[in-house]
Amino acid sequence: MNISTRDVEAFLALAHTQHFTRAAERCHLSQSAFSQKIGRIEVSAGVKLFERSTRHVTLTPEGEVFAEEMRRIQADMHQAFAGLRDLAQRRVGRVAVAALPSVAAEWMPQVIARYRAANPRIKVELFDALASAGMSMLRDGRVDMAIIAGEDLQEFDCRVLRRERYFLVCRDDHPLASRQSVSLAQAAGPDMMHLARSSSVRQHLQAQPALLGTHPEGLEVEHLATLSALVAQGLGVSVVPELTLFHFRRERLRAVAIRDTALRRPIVLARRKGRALSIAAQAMFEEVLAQARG
Amino acid sequence: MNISTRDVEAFLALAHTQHFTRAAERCHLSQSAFSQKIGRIEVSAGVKLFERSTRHVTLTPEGEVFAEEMRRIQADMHQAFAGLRDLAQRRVGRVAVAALPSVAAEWMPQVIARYRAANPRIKVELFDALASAGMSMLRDGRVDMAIIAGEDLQEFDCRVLRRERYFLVCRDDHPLASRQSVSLAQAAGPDMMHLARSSSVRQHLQAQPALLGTHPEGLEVEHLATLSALVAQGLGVSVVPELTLFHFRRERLRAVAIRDTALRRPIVLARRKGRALSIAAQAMFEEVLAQARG
DNA sequence: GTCAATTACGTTCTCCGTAAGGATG
DNA sequence: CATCCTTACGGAGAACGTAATTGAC
Repeated sequence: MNISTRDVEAFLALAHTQHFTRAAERCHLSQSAFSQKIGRIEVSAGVKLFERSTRHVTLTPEGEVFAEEMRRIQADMHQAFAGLRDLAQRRVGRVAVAALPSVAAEWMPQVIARYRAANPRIKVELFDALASAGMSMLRDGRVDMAIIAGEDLQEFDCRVLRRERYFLVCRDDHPLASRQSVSLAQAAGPDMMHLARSSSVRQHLQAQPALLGTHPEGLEVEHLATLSALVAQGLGVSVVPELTLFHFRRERLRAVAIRDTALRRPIVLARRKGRALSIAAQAMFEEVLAQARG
Repeated sequence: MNISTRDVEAFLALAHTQHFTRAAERCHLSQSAFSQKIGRIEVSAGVKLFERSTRHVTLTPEGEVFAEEMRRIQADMHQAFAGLRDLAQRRVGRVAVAALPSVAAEWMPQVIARYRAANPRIKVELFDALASAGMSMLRDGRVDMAIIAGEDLQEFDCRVLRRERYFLVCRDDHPLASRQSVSLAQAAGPDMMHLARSSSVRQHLQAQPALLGTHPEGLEVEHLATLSALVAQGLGVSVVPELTLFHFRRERLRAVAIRDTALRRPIVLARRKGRALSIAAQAMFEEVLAQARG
């Protein structure tokens, strides 16, 4: 028992026209080939589907019920293929991205604007999530890709987008405020404030030799906006990655580059290993890479 | 764009096993032929459906949505063919018959008993309907066949089952009661009672020369049971076809054959012209013919 | 006698299998 | 280097077209 979409079309054409010759034309077949095709279909079905004299062609009762089913199946087939074409041509679809809050704020607006201009019908979902949450969403397939911090992620397919420098942020009356750059050792001091231990920035910094043993009990907050306000108040200084500097653009605050070349924070674009991106996601992937390059 | 049921099976096998070699075995194909088949399907679809290295095979996101649809379609296909087989083997189905009340009472019980013994799963519907109602049901397709009285029905495909004799029914004290047979002219008399004008029996009789002009205003009832009671009461006689005699099997009643050979009532089995019977109906058709012969 | 479906037969093309090639872990 | 998918190529069978045949009105 084998039957093709063209067989179904032939069957339905004959059911509709009730005329071999005209149905054959509609299928771009010789009338003889068409007749044979119908014969094969009937053998396949095991039942006579048409009652025919040389004058009249009619569906048998069994043919009628079969025709009903075939109409449904043909419609489903068309829909399946049309859906596939739409996906392929990015006429429909969905793409979900998780990005660090800083990336979500700094890069993604432009990325999404360009993407939507090129693919207006594709639904874009953006989640601003810290590295661990982003990785978990990626693992679960809730997002197609994640932009996170961290390097050695064997779990995923990763492309490094950038290795960010860190900056000392302080008030303009701080001794280091007008320097072009400072070393991490210079920046380290009793007034150093940190983000919460759970943040990837904190964990990255904590691993640095220059900061080991320095005031583990300083002020410790969760949000960069809070940190920014504390610094502005003169309660201390902090060290943050470049992408988060927009939080610190306020009066009397200064950002001074940390010059230690070893201290770089890798921003990576991660995707699931061994899983292909959807066509919609692939386009988004390229767009993110372009943003990182430009 | 052409795709066969075997293609669908191949695609789903690969989607399931994620392994060309094993999926090929499952489809009884060489692994090479299988690979080509998948390739053709992908060309047909216009999208890569599988992500494959030599080590791993995975559905692409587009392949996943396609697989969903194909699973549904495959199930529908199987159901369609299974349903067809069931119909062909008379494992399911329905047949509807309209029959004159006399036929419904005299023949159909046996016919249906035999039919159900042979085709226990097929639903049988029997309508006891006068000729005109039966014809109308047949025209509308509400029944597959109708057993009616009347001969020249060009509208339908007809087989004459029997040409019934008529009988004079009277009480045992009637002058003709003990005759072997009588002519219609002899039977015609002032005590003749008739069925309602709408009945086919009445119309048939009314056309007979021997009865023309005889007492058009006699007693006139609708049901044979009533007529039987009137005759038994000695209120008159009547002329009825053989198949209805069971109504007159009561004490003091006699039935005498009308000998006029021209006066015969054809009982015909009618089906719609140019329309095939369902397989279930065909079997019923044969059964009715057998009953009429036996 | 004409129109229409089926059958006959030669051709074409698709599909399959064997075998070689190439990539991955 | 072993596994496994892909490509190459030749053959078998299915599908198609032309033409003759059969059947219905």
